[in-house]
Amino acid sequence: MATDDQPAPTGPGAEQEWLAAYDPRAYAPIAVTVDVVALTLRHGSLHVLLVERGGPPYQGCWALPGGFLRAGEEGLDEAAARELAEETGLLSAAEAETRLCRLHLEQLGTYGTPERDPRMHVVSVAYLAFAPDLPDPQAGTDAAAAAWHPVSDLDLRPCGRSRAAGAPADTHGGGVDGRAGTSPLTLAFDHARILSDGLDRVRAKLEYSPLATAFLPYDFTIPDLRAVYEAVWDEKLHPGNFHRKVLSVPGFVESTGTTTERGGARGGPRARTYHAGDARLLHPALLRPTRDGTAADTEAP
Amino acid sequence: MATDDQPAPTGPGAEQEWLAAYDPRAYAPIAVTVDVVALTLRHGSLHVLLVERGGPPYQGCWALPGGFLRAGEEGLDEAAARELAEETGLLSAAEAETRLCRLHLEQLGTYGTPERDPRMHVVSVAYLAFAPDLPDPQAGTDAAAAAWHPVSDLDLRPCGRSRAAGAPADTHGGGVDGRAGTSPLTLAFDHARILSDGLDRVRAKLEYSPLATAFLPYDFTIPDLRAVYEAVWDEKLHPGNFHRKVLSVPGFVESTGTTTERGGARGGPRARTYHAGDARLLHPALLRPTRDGTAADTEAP
DNA sequence: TACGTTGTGCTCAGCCCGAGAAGAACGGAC
DNA sequence: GTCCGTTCTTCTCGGGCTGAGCACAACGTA
Repeated sequence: MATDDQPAPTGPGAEQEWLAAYDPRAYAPIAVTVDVVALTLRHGSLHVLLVERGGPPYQGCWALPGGFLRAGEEGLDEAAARELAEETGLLSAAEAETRLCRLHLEQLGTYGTPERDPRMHVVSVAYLAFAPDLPDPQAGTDAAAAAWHPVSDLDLRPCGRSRAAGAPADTHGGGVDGRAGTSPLTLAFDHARILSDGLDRVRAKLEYSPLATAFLPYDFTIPDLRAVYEAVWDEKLHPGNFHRKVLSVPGFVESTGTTTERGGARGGPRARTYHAGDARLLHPALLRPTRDGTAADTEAP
Repeated sequence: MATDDQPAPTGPGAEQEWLAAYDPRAYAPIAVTVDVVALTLRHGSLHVLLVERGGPPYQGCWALPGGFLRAGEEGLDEAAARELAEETGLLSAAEAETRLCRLHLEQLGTYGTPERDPRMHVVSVAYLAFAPDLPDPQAGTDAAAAAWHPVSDLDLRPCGRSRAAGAPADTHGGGVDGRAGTSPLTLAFDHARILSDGLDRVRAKLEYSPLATAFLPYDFTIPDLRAVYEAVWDEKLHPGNFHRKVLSVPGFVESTGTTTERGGARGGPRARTYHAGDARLLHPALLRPTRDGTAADTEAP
């Protein structure tokens, strides 16, 4: 029990627990970190923020941004927001452009297998962030080498953990992305698993929450919104049906009364603009199509 | 970065982080615990497993079962299963009756506000468990006073955290339960919040997952299954429509070919028996009715 | 000016859902 | 044994939502 301290030790392990409650330094060599799966949309495809590791283990590999929880000073949510701001250099930009306030941040899950870090037992609380297209991470901050990577360039398979600092394996073909030749990047530690869980989460979340708007600037068009769904789900959607559905769900979007200044890049009329409504849940949900046949393995926390 | 160790400290806080990676005892007085929201169905209503606290703070209050993560020895999932087995005394029963293997255990969320435990910074990883009707917790194990409580008897409101060891507040009326006079129990720490999150989760989860079967024994009837939904959602369902829906979702239930020995307690024909199918997701989902009008505040991770 | 592209709205058929009812099987009271 | 209320199971019907296709107008580009 998180906090069960009997007056006196009564069972096996009780004494250790009792001590630990008052002097954990004598008992629990566990580190708590916060990692962030920050997603954004660039050029119509999903990107994730990664930082390059400067030292072993997994030297040269890319990893999710994150850092230690400052004991006694902050909660998990605050730590995640802080890490994200530090790594992306968004702190100053946010103040100027009020962009961070539009950023969606939610807890994804916690990973605590003893062997996930070869040095010690590290418990990582993972967060998931959705952001509109952000500027490239700025140098000069904590993040020496942070960059947005297309998720299709990454190797998200279970990831053999025996590899430590060697060159990334390059046996298998690339991802969905068309650029052949570039072998998929391998992520450090169990970060491929965390990212994979995050992708499952965002794919499921778009169905019943209006959070697709978190990937867009304040004003957007229905085709913009459709592009988010198509990128995240990796499926083409029917423009007419999507339009009808979005407008029929109460509180999803609100009309601004204006349209875009110009038509689409390849022609077409101007589109009406909207901003996010006040709904926190989509009713009825916007279900993704054609999930039949394939094995059902989507997540759904 | 869960594990970003630059070769040398380069930024503010980097030195501390670097040290912490190799000797956390000098830096991070954080304890990691695992708490479990274990739910079951008794007499047609939802019950949660609680243990009574024997010492301050919150002495005499009830709390979720849980305990410290054993550093280097176990992962989070293993710790949650171990705690549950210890507290409920189910370990031996499970070996004899293979009941634990039917228990569903999933991660719920992690709570790490610095002030959630007055003694020190405790990060708690909460788990959610669904079980068929289990025997009462056995004494003689770690759990001095563990018992199943109807969730309707508990006070799940935000919970003022200033109260430490005093008598539970009794100003407000009871829950849905009919037994008037019993003031709602207050839970220790932020456990009311955790339980509330767990209830939101299970209510949402029944919609798109077949996990309602985890509350039932191996063989069950459609009315049994309906009783689970009605207890968790606290709503009456249309028997005919529910029957049709359950049988129409592929992989939800599988017929055993037999029926119950007797009819219902108050008459009625024998019901056919089923066991859980192999689906892990319900397609299409079994949506709960009449969520219109009220503010949408259900959770949906 | 011509043409391809695209936003927006419409129609139509099919599926699913809520509501109601009917028939049959059963337990309990008399 | 008989009657009555209960409940499991199946069926029907009407409305709403969805997928698919199409139409029209507005727009950029050749």
